[in-house]
Amino acid sequence: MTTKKPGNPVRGSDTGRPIMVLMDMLGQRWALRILWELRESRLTFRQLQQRCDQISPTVLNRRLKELRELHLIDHDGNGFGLTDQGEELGQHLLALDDYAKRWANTRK
Amino acid sequence: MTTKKPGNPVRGSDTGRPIMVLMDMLGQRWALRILWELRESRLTFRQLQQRCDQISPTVLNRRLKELRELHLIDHDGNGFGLTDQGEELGQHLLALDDYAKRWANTRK
DNA sequence: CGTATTTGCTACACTAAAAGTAGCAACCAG
DNA sequence: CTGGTTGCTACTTTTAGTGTAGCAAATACG
Repeated sequence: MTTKKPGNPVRGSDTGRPIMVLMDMLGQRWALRILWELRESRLTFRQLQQRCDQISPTVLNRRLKELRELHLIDHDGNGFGLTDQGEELGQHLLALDDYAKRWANTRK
Repeated sequence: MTTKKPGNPVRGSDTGRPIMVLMDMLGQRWALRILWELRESRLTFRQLQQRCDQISPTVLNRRLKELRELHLIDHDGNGFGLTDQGEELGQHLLALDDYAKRWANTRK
């Protein structure tokens, strides 16, 4: 398998455009959620599992690996956490949270 | 199946928090891409299919249905397009595109 | 030291989701 | 009527994700 990183082709787009790589990554189940849960603090594998509704370890491990390859998260003695770049992406998720609230309100 | 909308529980979160509903939707394959492709102009079913790397009609149809239920896209004589709310989400995707470019650059 | 717990992770059998191909009914243009 | 386009559905095959069990390594404690 080709390593997943900006510049390489991804599912549904062989241009390697960064946005395509990113959408490819985020379009996989639990990817967004994992980043979301890591915004506030570092978490261990099992803590993450709990927060993500007991996601199966198989997928969690795969997602963590992929997200690490993309340098969006890293791992140290305190568990998993966002890199600087992941943090920045987290800000976008926060903006998305704002949007989502308004979105939900306009359609009650 | 429970209709997918803010306020109702989703995969991995029974709180119905709007961000969870949104992440649940966007975390499905092709959802982000479809919104992305509809940013510029309305497209027919088959045009969308072409732009999304020949996505299978089965999934395209399902995604379109889901996105319509969430009022992010709609359908008229000119095909499928973003609603006002979808447009707003599209702006966030545009911001994400900016981010992605910088992200890719810092790791060449 | 021994042993108990927690760490990240893997194996495996199972189910759900997506892919790929074909084709249909409704609509319109010529 | 014919030929093309529309959105969509019915299949079968392949891929992705689930659920459960458990392992080796590291840490904590007596």
